[in-house]
Amino acid sequence: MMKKKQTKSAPCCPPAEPMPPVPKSLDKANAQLAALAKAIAHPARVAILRMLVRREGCIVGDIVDELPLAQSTVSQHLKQLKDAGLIRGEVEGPRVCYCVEPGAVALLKALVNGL
Amino acid sequence: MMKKKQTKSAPCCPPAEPMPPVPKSLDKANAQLAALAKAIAHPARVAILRMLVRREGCIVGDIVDELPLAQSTVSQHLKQLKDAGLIRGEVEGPRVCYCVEPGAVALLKALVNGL
DNA sequence: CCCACCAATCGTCTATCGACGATAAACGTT
DNA sequence: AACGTTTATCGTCGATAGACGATTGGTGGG
Repeated sequence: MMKKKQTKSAPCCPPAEPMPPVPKSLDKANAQLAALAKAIAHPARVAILRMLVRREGCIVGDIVDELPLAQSTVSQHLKQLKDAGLIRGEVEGPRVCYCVEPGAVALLKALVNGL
Repeated sequence: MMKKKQTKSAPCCPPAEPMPPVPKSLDKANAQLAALAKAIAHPARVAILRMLVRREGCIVGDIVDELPLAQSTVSQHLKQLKDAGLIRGEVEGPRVCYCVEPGAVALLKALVNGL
């Protein structure tokens, strides 16, 4: 019989996209930056992103109990980050493994540094 | 009698704060980054910020007719940027002169690059 | 002194965010 | 097949964002 939590940090996160193209059009770049900024425009999402960057191995519900938020709320934040392309989720058995999309983070940095 | 617009780019923006301290606490840093990100989480605000960075001289209502938005809407966006500390407004006669707060932008870059 | 101009504020409206509990969906295990 | 575990989704609620028109507030010019 299992205990409680199975904090198994599986070795997921396989491909890792190279790096989304930096938009040539100014308007496109502005929209891109705005979208990425909105994705990290909440402390919890910043915390999640940082958490995923630190542990290159992915995590799942570990995130939930590192944050003072309900599971459903964390799931929504994860969805926003995923929709923005900053992270990627992968079903790993019963759990889901999230990991950073390094290219997207690089794009964010490039866009911010290009201000 | 004057023509229409007086696109006078006056030499405002005097002191320029050095650079706000990068928060030591993780939570503080997350909150800081989230707040700054929220400030640029809209294409119009990114456009405004970029516009102000390019022309180190400040501008005012020039911003309004570079954007497809009503004057009041632009004013609100400016307020958000100002509240976030990213820009500074200074009454220059009848017009108001906005300019970038370089330290805040530097802080934003530092926080993003520190992800 | 009044007027024109520029910017900020107010009031309103709709849409989205953020949070939660409850429920559903997927999977491994027994 | 039924169960428990894990995550996503739904429904709700209050709060906030985003947009606009209209109004107010300053300031310089007549």
